[in-house]
Amino acid sequence: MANRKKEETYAKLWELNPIWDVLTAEEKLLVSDEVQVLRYKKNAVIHAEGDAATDVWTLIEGKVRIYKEGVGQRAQIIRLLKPYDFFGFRAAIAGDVYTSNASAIESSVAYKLNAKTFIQLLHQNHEFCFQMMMALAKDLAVAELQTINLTQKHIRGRLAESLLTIKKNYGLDEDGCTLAMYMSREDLANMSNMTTSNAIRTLSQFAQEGLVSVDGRKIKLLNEEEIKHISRLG
Amino acid sequence: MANRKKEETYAKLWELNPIWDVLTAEEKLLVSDEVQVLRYKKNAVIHAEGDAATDVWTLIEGKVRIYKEGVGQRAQIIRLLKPYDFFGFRAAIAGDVYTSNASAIESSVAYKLNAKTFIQLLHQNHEFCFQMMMALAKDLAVAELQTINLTQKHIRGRLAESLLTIKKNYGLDEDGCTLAMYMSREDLANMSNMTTSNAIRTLSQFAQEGLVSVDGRKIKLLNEEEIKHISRLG
DNA sequence: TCATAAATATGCTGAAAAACATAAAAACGC
DNA sequence: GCGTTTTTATGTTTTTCAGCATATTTATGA
Repeated sequence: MANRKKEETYAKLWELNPIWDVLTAEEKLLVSDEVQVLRYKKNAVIHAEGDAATDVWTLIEGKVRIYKEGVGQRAQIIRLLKPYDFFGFRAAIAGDVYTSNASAIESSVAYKLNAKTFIQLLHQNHEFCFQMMMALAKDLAVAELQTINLTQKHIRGRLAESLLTIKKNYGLDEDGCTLAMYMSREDLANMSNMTTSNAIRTLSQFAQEGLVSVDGRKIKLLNEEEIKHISRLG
Repeated sequence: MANRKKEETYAKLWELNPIWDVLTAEEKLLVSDEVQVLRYKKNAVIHAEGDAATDVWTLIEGKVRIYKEGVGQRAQIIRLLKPYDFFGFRAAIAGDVYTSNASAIESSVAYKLNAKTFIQLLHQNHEFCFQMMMALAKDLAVAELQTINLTQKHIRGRLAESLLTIKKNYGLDEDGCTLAMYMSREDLANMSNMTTSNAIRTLSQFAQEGLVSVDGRKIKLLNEEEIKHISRLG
């Protein structure tokens, strides 16, 4: 408790993500009462595949990866989260265990709400339920598209796709071309369904071709049109 | 109209799929009034990727494939439908275009309901909305698992997986081992993310190894334990 | 019923990507 | 500041699978 900021020092949930704003004053009070602020160190696991879904989270600070482990512990990153993203709700809604892992890419802070309260809100607030349904419908489209991207595109196409996804999700630094997310080659590989060696090799190739420039983990997009082209072509 | 059975000759929607049973008497009347019975010939397209989502369907008779087309028109089957399955709702809910194609594997019959009415029902019936949200949450877990299966497993693992999926979805014939779905090698390939040649070849190998026996499109599972093992191992 | 098309079967070749190996550079802990 | 670990880089080998070619069998339609 000592080195945890109290909830009051962060904005309220409904100020961070509009999905919570459909709650009534009374429901917001309940959430305020129940929600906890948690801090996660770099690489700390927030929830693990197979655990009963007891909580849902909203990321406040930091970056989080959602990933599944498949054949031989090989990880596949499903989604990257940025502040105010909401996660863990799929399992809570389905009354399932978590079917993916969440871990902090960098040291992060999140609101944690217990799943029971979340489900109660879904039951009693129609608009909240409707919003959540829409969010799932959109996530499903993304997941299905992801399957095609990862299975049908070649290595270069998959890496190009990942670079564009990172840009879309986290944006660029002030210089207007450096990805505002410094990710390890291993994470890049786990996003793009390839080995770490191949992520390193292919990124080097992109750099040699002048598509990007690389300085450690800082990646500048130099020729976005061509990167898009490689991503489309597969 | 002449060779279309009228709706009355089929069971009501809520008798076919419990998801519709949460509707009020009045809402059921509305649905009865709006719903249309449509017949689709083998390989007829029911909805296509990119079309505005104007309708949702419930399959009454037959079998339907849901698939996406990726790089170079290569098809990936996302889901196989059996009677009473509900489809097209993801796009309707997200207010999106359809992000996949639906076509009849064999000649099929379906109830079609316009998306406007469907959305109206979601807005006015909280329980219906809740059910739909749960359905989406479950579909999302399946889609994410599918990504891992298709990207990380080798050809044999993917084909084994598909055989088990078909069994789970359509069951077995009276003999207790023949898959109750006679699918072309091409469809099998499009399910399993491989070329038709490789689906044919790999299925032949399975037959040589005594895992299955093949008679045209009839596939008998002879050693399900080993098939499961191959599917798990990748 | 026969001609034609479609589906299945099988072999061969080459491209793509994983696996493995090794080294250099960077980050980290003490 | 220095040793240790982790990450990045790059070369080599091997495996997997797509692509192509060619029969053969099975379905389809006039």
